[in-house]
Amino acid sequence: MEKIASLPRAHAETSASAHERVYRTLRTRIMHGELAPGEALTLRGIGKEFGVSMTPAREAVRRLVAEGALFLSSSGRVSTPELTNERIEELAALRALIEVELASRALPRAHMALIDRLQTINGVVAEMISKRDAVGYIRTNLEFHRTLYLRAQAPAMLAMAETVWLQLGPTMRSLYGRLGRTEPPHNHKLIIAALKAGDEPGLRLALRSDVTQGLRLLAT
Amino acid sequence: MEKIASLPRAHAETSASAHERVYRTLRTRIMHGELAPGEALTLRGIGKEFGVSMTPAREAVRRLVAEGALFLSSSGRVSTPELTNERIEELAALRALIEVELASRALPRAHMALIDRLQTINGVVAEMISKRDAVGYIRTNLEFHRTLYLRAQAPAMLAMAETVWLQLGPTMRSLYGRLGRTEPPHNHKLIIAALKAGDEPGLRLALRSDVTQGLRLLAT
DNA sequence: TTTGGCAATTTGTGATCACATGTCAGCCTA
DNA sequence: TAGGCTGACATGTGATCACAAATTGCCAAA
Repeated sequence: MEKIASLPRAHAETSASAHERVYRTLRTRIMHGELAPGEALTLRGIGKEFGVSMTPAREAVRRLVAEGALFLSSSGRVSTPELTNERIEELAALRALIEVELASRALPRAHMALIDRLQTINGVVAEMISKRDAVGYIRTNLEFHRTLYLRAQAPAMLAMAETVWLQLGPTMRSLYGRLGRTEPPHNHKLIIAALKAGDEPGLRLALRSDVTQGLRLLAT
Repeated sequence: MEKIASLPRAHAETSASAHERVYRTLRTRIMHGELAPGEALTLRGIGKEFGVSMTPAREAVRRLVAEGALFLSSSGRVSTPELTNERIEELAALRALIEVELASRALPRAHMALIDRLQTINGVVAEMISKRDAVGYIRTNLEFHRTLYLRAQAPAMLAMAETVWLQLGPTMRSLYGRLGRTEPPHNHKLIIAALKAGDEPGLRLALRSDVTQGLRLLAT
């Protein structure tokens, strides 16, 4: 960690600043459920892993805390959040509200190419389920939703939805671990069918089910 | 800015860390419309104003950028965002979605004490309008909404709503400047009436109008 | 007068340091 | 042996510095 400094973003390796790189990586990990709820992180540890000093690590962590992806204890320690059932219910309700709206806005713009792509992704989702790959399942499932919502041309709403996903990330993992293992993505098929038929009420219903069903079955 | 250091949180003056203090202050300013859209900020300037170094200033700014309260240019300069009409429409739709839900959840818990409080706040809102005090109007208007939503016992949703307010802050100011000056808070009266009557559909409608009407009248 | 370019200044980024606090293990005492 | 205390270590916070890039201002040339 000496003062070599002036290596001019060698080879456009990552193209972004250090804290951006750290932030992106951690964000993806959290959103995809690669970190367990309550898992602790340290600034020096993050810095060491990414080969940067504490400064960019701190900035990345602060950003994630601001988005609700990480929990900051009163003594300043950071960890992934352990959500209460009430909070999970709230976040599920938020998902339903925002994503139903996004899907509704995407519907009139959904052409065949999009539906084909969704079907392809859905195949990968099914594959991940059969492989019991929790992280892969979460990732492709979110990709399915994001692909649909991108058509809504509503970046602020999409960002909001992603923030909710982020907050649910660590919980998702342990959730889909205890959930029914092999159910096929039935709701996804309903979503695709509603898109094909241009059936907005059906789309809203299918989406609400897809978003809500998994999260409600925790009961704990 | 010398190394005095060990003053032990003298007198519990602010009770919080430096970056927290900076963050809170800036956040309030932005949410209340005290900063114009496109207004530039510098880390050293912030640090100077609050008597801190660049480090806590940077953390506060990062946090606000993560929440969408500040815009970060490609060269790293920060300023308040200048929202496009499309984005304003999106944010208004998000307000409607989330706040209608919050109000709906608050309705069964809304007792007389709450309604009285809302009426008192609404009186202040009217006073702010008659005084042409834009910042005061925004502040008390948000206080009206927050007071209602707190009853919903849904902190994640409330946080989401506040994030939207934050993003709209700078725009609000210039918006309510060019808007009709002296209209009384008619929708607020409708909201209160619906709360008294326990009329959920009416509450949803009144709230949607209140949230949406101002934001739609921009047209640029 | 206008425009192009160069230099000074401003500004963000990241590293490092000093320090206070929090955490935890091990030891001493009752 | 159990419980509390102490010390070492880990960790977050904030200040300062060096540096690169962007911005600005200024002067000269057309």
